[in-house]
Amino acid sequence: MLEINTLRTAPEIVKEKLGRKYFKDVQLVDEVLALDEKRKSTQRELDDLLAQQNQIAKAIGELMKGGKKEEAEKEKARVAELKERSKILEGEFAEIEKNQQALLVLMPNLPHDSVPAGKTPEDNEVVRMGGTEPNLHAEALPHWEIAKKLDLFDLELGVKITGAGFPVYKGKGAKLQRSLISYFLDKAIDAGYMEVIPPHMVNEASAFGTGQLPDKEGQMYHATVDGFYLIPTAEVPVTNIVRDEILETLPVKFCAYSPCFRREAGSYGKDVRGLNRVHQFDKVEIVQVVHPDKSYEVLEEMVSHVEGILNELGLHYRILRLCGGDMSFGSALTYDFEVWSAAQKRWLEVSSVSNFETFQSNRMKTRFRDEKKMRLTHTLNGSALALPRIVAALLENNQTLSGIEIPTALQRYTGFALLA
RNA sequence: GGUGAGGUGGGUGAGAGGCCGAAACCAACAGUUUGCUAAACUGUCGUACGGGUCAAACUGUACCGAGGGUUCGAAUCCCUCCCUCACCGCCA
Repeated sequence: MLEINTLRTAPEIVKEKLGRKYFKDVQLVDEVLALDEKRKSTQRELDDLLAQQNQIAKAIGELMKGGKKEEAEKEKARVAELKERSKILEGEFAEIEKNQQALLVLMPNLPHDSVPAGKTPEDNEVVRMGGTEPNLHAEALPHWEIAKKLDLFDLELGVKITGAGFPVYKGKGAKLQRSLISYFLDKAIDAGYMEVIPPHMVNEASAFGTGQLPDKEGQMYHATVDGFYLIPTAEVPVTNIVRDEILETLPVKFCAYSPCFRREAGSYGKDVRGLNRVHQFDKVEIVQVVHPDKSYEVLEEMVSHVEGILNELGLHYRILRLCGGDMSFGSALTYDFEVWSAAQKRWLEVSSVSNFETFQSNRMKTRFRDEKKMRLTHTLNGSALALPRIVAALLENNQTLSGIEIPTALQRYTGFALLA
């Protein structure tokens, strides 16, 4: 959620930046500001009435003590009048505040100045590439066929148990999964993140805090009886650790493994073959809550962290700086990581690292004391990393005639060097 | 799920219609003392939204789990809900 103060001080800049994110309802800025004025004037009037009432109430106390009953009764009548008006104003004030909040919540975060112009993924800027494109032998297979041959995971079995998009990992496929999780977590812990195991369902307040509600309601599975949402990413429960907190020390660094649940309504075709897009997947997430002056430095640090892992895994990857139109609702700057899927001959997104600046903090009321002044923190998060497409790329890129070669860094976790 | 007890500032915890934004203690912070550390002493020590100001000072309102209600006046009384703890039941 944008800070009202930003709109107040620079409404035209806000509008211009909202435009860069292809946000249509730019006039909301003026509507919010109009409500803001109305809110303030209403509060002034209301506070004044309440102050009078408080004063009279005190006076009545004194009169009663002095035994002056009649005068007290007179004062009571005065209060009754004031109260009638203040009740009305109170209602108005609450209504205005609610409306203002409702509009503010509709506005996406403003893009950072370095965000490239553009609307579609084609406009994303390739920051750099790494690794080398593998040369596959003639009989190279896409990962879903490799998986079938080696019995690593089974999507049809998942259909029986749950439905499409819920893979069942088996044998060495399961072991590989667990190994990647441990490996990613250990990398994060080495980088100073504290591991947490969060709840895999969150309440409405948490889903709102990180920006999933109300914007992405349809993306999440909803356990309606209890009002909980299955987490689409560990970002949600983990970032909400600092909701409603005034932090004494910054930065706060958390990492977490969790399964992620996404409804992915409307996806189809080659996008959803194999592990390309599933409803439940595993991911290790890194989250930082930092001083506002440090957040872009930290963003680069997080990008390097992810990049380091991809290098160790020997994957061919590229880093994209997302354009205004392709960025998520709450992000000010996002880097996406894509790995080359050699058999499918396409790039697969495996990580997204974003700086939300105060967008989430403002919703969560996460603050710290900067020279005695309260300030909102900046929050960042990134996948480090999401498993399914990493697995897809590893299987495809590392296939040889004798089997799938496991990257050296992973072997101490898997206990095997070749999947065959 | 049942019964009982509770939810008060960073923590412990008092307050039981007006003197309460709330005692006291601890923690934290600043200072004094000290060769250093410790101790002792002094002071500061909630948040939000307004007003005010260059900025402060200062000032209004609200907030004692959440939402309603009673009352001139509610942390305090009443109702509903949520949560925590204890015991019982069920159970990995």
